[in-house]
Amino acid sequence: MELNEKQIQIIETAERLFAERGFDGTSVRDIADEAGVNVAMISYYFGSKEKMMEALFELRVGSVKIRVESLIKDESLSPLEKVNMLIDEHIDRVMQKQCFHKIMMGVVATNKNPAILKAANSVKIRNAEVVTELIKDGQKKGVFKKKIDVILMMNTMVGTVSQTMMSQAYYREFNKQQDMPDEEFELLLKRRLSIHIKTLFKAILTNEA
Amino acid sequence: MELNEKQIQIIETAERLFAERGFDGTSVRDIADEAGVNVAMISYYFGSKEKMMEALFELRVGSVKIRVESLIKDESLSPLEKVNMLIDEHIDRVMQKQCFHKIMMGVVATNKNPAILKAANSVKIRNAEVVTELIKDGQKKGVFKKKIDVILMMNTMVGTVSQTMMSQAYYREFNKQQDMPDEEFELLLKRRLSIHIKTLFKAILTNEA
DNA sequence: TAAAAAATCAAACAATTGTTTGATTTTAAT
DNA sequence: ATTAAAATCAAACAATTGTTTGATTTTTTA
Repeated sequence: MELNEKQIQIIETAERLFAERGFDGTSVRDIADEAGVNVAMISYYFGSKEKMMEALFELRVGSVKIRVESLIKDESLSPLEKVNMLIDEHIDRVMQKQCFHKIMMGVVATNKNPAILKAANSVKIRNAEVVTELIKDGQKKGVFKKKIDVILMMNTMVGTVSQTMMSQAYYREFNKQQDMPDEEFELLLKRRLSIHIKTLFKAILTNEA
Repeated sequence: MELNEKQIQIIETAERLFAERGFDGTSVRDIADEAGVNVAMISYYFGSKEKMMEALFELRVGSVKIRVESLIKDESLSPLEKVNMLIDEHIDRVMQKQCFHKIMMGVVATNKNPAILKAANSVKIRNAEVVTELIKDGQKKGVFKKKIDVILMMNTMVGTVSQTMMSQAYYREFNKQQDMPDEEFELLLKRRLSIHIKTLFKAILTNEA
């Protein structure tokens, strides 16, 4: 589905409101008002509210896979370097599209729309496959441990980032960084998250201390 | 607020449905039907759907704090043992009340009801305080590292457990354990989660490998 | 057992929901 | 400039929402 400017404008407004209030907590009139369009435009462009959500997922999920795939093939990088790049890639992706990831979190538990569930799962499954291959390679080269639970490891990455994104206001308060400019704080947070998760993964993956 | 049997029956039905479909995705008629009571009973007992949600949070959050507090005071345990017990405590709590924790995840992002937000935050804040004290004690005794980001560490625990609970069907499939009985699988999952997180925490907290 | 309180019910309430209609305006193509 | 297509709109649609009503039944109290 190819989207024109107005459609993207509607979708992005919906994305923000869904993240704030949830799918069922946001009416099509809320979306139309904030996007500055008539209510009928949503059905006119997307067919229904539900299908607009599908279009949102198509738009956001579609652009993910490519970078991961190409990263894996790079022969000049060690397995640990690749893992570390995947971590930074994930942190950047989540922090850059926070609204969408909030929606993702809420949707996976409650949603029964097969198109949306499929889109939400596709990234996770592909990532697990890619990382599994990566781990095997590292094990073959003797730099990674033998027994590694890939899913739990991924859950730690995804869960830590999600949890941190969701409660970043609290993190800021706890560390007394409320006077810090937003952009600077976000950079700080990303850097700390990156170091934190890389430390964890190193402990899981490698034999050395 | 003291609850009679019927009220608890309604709340527990609502809890399950909220976890499956979200708060706004569940109508009071859905709840009344599945609980086998008249729609009017919800307003009659709780005043409103919103206040029923508050009652649910009061019921679930109220029972948490006590065990954590008493654990900390136990002088016979080392700091690391205490941390490990907090991990198991958290895993048990989440796995035992999965529906409620699903709701928690969805609600923190979207909800604007101050009573519910307060309830949801109180556990997190108290835990962070308790753990911070615990870490300081371990540092004083020389068994923990100097620089530790308590919030990120907690986010890893909470995030990993949440993420794993949410996607346990996928974990089961990936590890080809679908023929295993439900209870046995849950035990296995809890044990693996426990070992996993304890390994992570040890790497963050202690100086040794 | 009689009176009071609590619980239960079908029905009605107004408000809001997602969607459609049909007319009107704007834009694009010829 | 004329025509066709796309976009926009206010209004209406039926369905569902949370809540209240007022009557009736059940339970508890005295």
